[in-house]
Amino acid sequence: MPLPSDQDDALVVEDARQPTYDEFLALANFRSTLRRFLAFSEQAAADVGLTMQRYQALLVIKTYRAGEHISVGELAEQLMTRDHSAAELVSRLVQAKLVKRKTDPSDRRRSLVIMTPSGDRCLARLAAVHLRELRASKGAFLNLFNVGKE
Amino acid sequence: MPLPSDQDDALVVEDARQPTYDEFLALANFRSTLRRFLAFSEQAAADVGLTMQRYQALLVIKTYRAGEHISVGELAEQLMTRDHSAAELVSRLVQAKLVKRKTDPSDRRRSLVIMTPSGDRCLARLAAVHLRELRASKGAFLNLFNVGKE
DNA sequence: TACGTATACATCGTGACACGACTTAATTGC
DNA sequence: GCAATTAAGTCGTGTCACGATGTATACGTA
Repeated sequence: MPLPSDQDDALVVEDARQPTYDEFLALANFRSTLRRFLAFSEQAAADVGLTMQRYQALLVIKTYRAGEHISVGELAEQLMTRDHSAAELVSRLVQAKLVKRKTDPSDRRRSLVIMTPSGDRCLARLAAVHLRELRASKGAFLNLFNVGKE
Repeated sequence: MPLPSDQDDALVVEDARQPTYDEFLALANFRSTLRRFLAFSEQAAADVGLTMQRYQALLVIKTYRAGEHISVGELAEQLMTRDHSAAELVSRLVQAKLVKRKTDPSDRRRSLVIMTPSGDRCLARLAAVHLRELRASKGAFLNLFNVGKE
C-alpha cells in the first residue's frame, strides 16, 4: 500500500502515487495551451462586446437539435451549469438584446430562448474568428497528446 | 503575402464569410468537450477544497523553471492575467494556507510565492486525478481535430 | 374535479474572480 | 540625488456560479 500523504481517506485510494515531475510538467503544459486558447477566445469575444459564457450560450442555442428552440433548462444542461445559473445568463443575454425569451405555448412553465438578428451576427463573427484560430492552433493541441506519454 | 494554409476562398473574404452549419456544429462540439473537461476539473478541485484558478496557480508555481521560486508578476504572466489579479489570487492562496509570500531579498519589490506542504499535497492529489482523466479522455480531444476538417 | 407533488424558471444573497484606476514601495537611470 | 520606472497591493465594479427560496404551471390520483 503506497502512503504518499498523511491522510488519504476520502478519495483516490488507488493510484495515490505522487506524480512525477514530468507529469506535473505535462499537466502544466496542457493547462497553458488551454489558457492560451481561452484567453484568445475571451479577447475575441470582448472585441464584439461579449463574454465567453455568452458566446458559448449562443453557440449552444444556435446549434441545438438542428434549429429547434432550446429551453432554459436544456441550455443549463448543455452548459453544464444549474438551471438558475442559465436563467441568469439568459437574463443578461436578453438585456444585451442577443436573445429573446418566449414562453413555450405547449408548456407554459418553459421559457424558450430565441436568438435575435443581432445575436446571430455576433455569433457568426466570433465563430469565424474561432475557426481560424482553431485551425491555426490545431498542431499545438495535437502535440499535447502525442508528446505527453505512451 | 503570407499563405495561411487555407485555400477555400480568396484571402480577402476569409473572415467575412458566414460559417456553415457544420462549422458552427464543430465549434459547439469542441466547446462541449472543453466544458466537460473543465467541469470535471472544477469538481475534482472542489473535492479537495480548491478552485480551478488555485489549482492552475499551484501547477504553475510547482513547475516554474524547474523549482525556481516564482514572483507574483511572473505568475500573472503564466496565468495570462494582470499583475493585480495574480496578487489577489495569491492573497486567497495565502489565506487558504496553500502558499506563502516571501519578499525577494535581491529585489525587495518582488514577492516570491512559495508552496506550503499542504499546498503541495493538494496539488499532488489533484494532479493524479487529472492525469487519469486526461489519459481517459485523450480520444475525445483527438477526435475533435481529426473529425473537424482538414 | 380537487389537491398534493413535481417541474421549470426566476430571484436573492454570497463568494470567487478579473479588471481599470489608483496607491505604495523599491529600484533604475541620469 | 531625484525623477521615472517597475512590482505589488488596494478599492470599487461587473460577471458568473451557487444554495436557498419563491412562484407559476403541469401532472397524478383519489
